[in-house]
Amino acid sequence: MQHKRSDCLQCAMRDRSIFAGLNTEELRSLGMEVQDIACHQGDVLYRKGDSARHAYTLRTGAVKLVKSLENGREVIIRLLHRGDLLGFEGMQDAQHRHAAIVLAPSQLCRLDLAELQRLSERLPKVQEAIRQRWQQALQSSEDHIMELGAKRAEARLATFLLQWAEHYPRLRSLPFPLSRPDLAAFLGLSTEHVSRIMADFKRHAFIQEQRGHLEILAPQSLAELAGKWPDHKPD
Amino acid sequence: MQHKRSDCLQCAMRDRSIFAGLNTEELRSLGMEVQDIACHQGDVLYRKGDSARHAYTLRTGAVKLVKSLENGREVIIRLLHRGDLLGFEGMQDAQHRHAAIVLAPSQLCRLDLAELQRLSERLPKVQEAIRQRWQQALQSSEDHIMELGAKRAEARLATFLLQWAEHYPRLRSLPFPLSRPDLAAFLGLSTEHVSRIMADFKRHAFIQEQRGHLEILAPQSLAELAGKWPDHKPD
DNA sequence: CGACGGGTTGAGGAAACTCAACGCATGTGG
DNA sequence: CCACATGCGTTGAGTTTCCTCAACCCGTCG
Repeated sequence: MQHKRSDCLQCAMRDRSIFAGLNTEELRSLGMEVQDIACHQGDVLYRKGDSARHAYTLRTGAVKLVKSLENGREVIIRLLHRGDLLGFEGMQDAQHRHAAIVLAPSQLCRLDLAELQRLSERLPKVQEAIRQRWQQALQSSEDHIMELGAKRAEARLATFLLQWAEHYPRLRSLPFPLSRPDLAAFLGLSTEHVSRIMADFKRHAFIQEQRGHLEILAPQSLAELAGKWPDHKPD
Repeated sequence: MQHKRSDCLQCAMRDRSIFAGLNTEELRSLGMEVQDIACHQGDVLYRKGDSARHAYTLRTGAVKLVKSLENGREVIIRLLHRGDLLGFEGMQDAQHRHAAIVLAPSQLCRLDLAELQRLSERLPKVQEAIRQRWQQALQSSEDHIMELGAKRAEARLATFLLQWAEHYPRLRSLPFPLSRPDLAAFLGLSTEHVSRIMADFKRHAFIQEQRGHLEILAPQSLAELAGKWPDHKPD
């Protein structure tokens, strides 16, 4: 995990960050220290229970948020993509609620939570931006609850693959750094069951996999399995 | 559904509301129009897709947030208790994401979303309070994901009953307005399966039920089933 | 080389679902 | 008042879905 000072003014993500609402002048005057962090698969950004000092913005790559049950079973609560935030629960709780583990080579911005706290009290725009991100996270969590509560394994997996693909538009071959245990921990299934279904999808030529990359050959077939028909009009 | 003007200054919930940080002077100067609403079982506060005009604070009673899948299956995304907020997704989305249905006789405060929007831009304390509520909601959703993803039906139900009880401390006989279909829709199970397990709990004298009220006779037994107590091996 | 972790496959069993029937309240119209 | 429908809860039988346990393959790493 390497890190250096970062220059927010020139960041490619600037217009999608929590500082998006600020103009150059304001941004320069923040005096906010932002670290630029590069890390790779398996790196642990923080563990559950760690005292929360930093928050992060994921610029590229993928991160999983993991929680484990008393019985030892691990669950992936959320998967993070380009543009997502993590660690912001530290603004309220003293400790992190889950572990954050890097899935693929990633670049992140690391912010000091105490500084951010002070900043957000002064700047309603920042506060507002953070609130919107919380809302997005809640939305995605609620969607996940629907999946787990109402769909069977095949449909969950199909939905998931299609959603994963949405994060890489205009890419034929998608980065897919998730292991079978990861998929299982996210979808609430056993690794064997996930493996069987993935093998099934391949046999039906719905998908194709190779070395951490995934290609979706028959999106509409997956969509049928997922229980939603392609682009029917939204009411 | 009756409603009248409400006087926030004298509200019993004032110190737990999103206006908690404001002093009497500030609160009086808001000019915020707040409706006091009373409603009973089955009332629909709003439906999924309704354009979002109002947000609510639940003062007493219980409300369910429901989403339904294309296949017709309904899922209860969240259950709301005394002090919880609802409808605030309207601050970001133009339409409500789920339906809000009253489970038990309830009293709510209804706020105009546009007014609230303007207010929160002016008052960081309000913005901050709302952000904290989003965070709480996210936390509870993540806990729910854990339940659905990692626990068996018996354990889910046991955990749920114990959590429900926590919302009514120092009450022996708890208000319990949930039907079997409700429980099933919240826990991701079939109504029959829920019914069987509840009957089991009664046979083991873990719980007792009568006309919308529930008594938990053996919390520690339920806690063991819930998996909360370190690895007792089941016989 | 052997150990190891990830993926696959099979067999058997447990968990949960579906379908169906029935009891019991409540409500409605004749 | 009865006859009847309706909705919830319960229970049973049979089936599907999913899990567990185990074996095996394969690439990587020491």
